[in-house]
Amino acid sequence: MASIREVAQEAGVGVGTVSRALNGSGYVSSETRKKIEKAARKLNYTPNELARNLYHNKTGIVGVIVPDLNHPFFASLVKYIEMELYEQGYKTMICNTVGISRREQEYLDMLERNMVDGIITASHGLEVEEYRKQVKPIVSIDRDLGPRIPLIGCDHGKGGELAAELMLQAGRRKIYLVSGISPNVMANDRYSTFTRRMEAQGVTVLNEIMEWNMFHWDAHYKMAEEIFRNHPDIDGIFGGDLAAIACLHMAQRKGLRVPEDISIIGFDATTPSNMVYPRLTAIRQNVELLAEVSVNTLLDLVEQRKNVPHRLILDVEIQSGGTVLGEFFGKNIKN
Amino acid sequence: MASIREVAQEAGVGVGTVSRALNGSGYVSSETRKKIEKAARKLNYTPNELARNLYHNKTGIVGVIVPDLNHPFFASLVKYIEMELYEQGYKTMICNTVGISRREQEYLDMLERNMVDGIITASHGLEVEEYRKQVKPIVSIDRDLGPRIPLIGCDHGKGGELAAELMLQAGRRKIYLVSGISPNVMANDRYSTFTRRMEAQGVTVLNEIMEWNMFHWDAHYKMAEEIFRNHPDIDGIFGGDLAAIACLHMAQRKGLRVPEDISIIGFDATTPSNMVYPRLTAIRQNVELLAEVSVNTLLDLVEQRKNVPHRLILDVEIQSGGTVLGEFFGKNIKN
DNA sequence: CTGTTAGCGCATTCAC
DNA sequence: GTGAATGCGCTAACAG
Repeated sequence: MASIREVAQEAGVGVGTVSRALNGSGYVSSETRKKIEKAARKLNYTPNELARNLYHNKTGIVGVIVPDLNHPFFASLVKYIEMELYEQGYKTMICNTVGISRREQEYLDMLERNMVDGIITASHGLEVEEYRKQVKPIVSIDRDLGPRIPLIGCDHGKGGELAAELMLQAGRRKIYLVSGISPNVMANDRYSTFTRRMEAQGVTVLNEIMEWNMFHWDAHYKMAEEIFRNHPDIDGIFGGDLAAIACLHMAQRKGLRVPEDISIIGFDATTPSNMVYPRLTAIRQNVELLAEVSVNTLLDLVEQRKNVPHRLILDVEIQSGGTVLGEFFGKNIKN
Repeated sequence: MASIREVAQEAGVGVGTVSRALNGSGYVSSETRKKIEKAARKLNYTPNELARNLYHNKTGIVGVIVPDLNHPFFASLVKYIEMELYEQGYKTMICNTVGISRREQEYLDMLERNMVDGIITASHGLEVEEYRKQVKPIVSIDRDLGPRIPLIGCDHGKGGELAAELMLQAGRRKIYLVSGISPNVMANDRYSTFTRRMEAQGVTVLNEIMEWNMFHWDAHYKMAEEIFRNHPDIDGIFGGDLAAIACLHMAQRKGLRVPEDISIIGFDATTPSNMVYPRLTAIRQNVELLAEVSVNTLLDLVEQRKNVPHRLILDVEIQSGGTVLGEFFGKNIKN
């Protein structure tokens, strides 16, 4: 509550000197410094960051836009983003779009209003155009927003191939593929590579397209119910973790044995994929690295440290689980 | 980038008039208003929120402190808090303490620096004293921080009793209770009521105390391993969702049948409790309501709308699942 | 080394 | 109705 002026008065010096003393900028004799520190302590002085922000035209806040914090992938992504930002002296402001693109837009507007210094977006609702209009720092995860906005993502294409290899190894012949639909999104790559590889071997691949902003567990559960009702003869399923887990649950409920009767592979290898029994075999994204790279790319932009590449692709790997027979690369099944 | 002064110049009026016109405060003739709006559009004017913040000494940001965003309970809590804050025109800043109380302290300091208008804390690391020192609005979830800080939480005591009833109904005689340890925390109530009720019926209750800031899945998994190694004869388990799910997984891995051989009850009824098979029987907190009440209580304080009660306890209910035989209140087992 | 001054961009008096 | 002046609290440039 006490201002710098009051401290100056109390210490019998000018405000400039107080500012220098407390910020360690510029020369201040150790004697007056002592006086100032004492006065500051006495008045319980805390600098008002709002005034600093105005002067520097910077808040030290980064906005993070995700579709749904309750989805385990985004929860852990935001967690690691926050941790990395904190390390670098920034704070994290979050936005759940929950499928409402107006909310995405509003947070984007905060860039112009100088409320945030930059934005990391992992949401796919708003028109690409709206993002392209912005001139301030933005980094995108998994969706191409044009040449001016750096894109970070994992190698979904390779992920799809790895999943296909697992399915072939297990001898599966009729697969259900649960995919999302959203243009310019890297996740599409995994479905196309998977399908191509499987069909090249004469395997049937049926496709369920879920609405792109559908992240509720219930929606996945209902979808799983439908799949098993309409296609009781499938012997393999590939989809995002939640879709895979919902199918695993449903398969068990129908009395099917996993992995003997049906193979299930997820994508992301989120925490819940380790909770189910048997543990879900899945393609793992390195979320921690993804967060770290996204933050550093954004801060390179914000602080104009250096030029950044437009596209950064991270590697994926197999999370060995118990939902596919005869694991890849000679790894054992682990429950 | 354009300031209010430039707009005033462009429109040939004073800055005060521009401010009034654009904010709808005070009288402005519709004629000059038109001129101003045109000038603003031409210059693509956006008000700089930093200047506004300084003037009003308010940011419209609320800090939310949680132990671990990757824990499904806190992920959904933060999700709903953010949604409610958004409805009321506020933004959400998050802090993962990940067990480090220094981080909790630093976010608390942002209150004094005016970076946030208030704080909702659901983390239990930092000393209560540090919170009591604060004079600005704070609301606490599940932990008593003294008479000046409103406390919101669910009825853990009733939750413990409901769990005990379920266990007794299932005829269990040797229970393992997984509890946390942290003083002043409401969650302790559920363990004491549960134990009291069970022991009154002559049931043995063994107790595993996990470190209070331990929220990793791996820690729960290892704990489950140990429980089954050291106490292969137990026939019931009660603990937080993650502990319960880890035990369910481990029981299945050991070849036990759930719920025939052992009953498992969780607390919170988070999303993963619906993913496992069979679905976890659990005591459900109404997270959405918890978030709503916390936000409204905090904003009552921030905006000095009205006085708030010091203690608000929300009801709990049973999530019917498939991990306890002979469900309560005649509800059927649902997988 | 230190005090004074001039903004940062906006919102609100108060004269006109 | 409207413009000019004042201040929110701080930092940085400048003169001393």
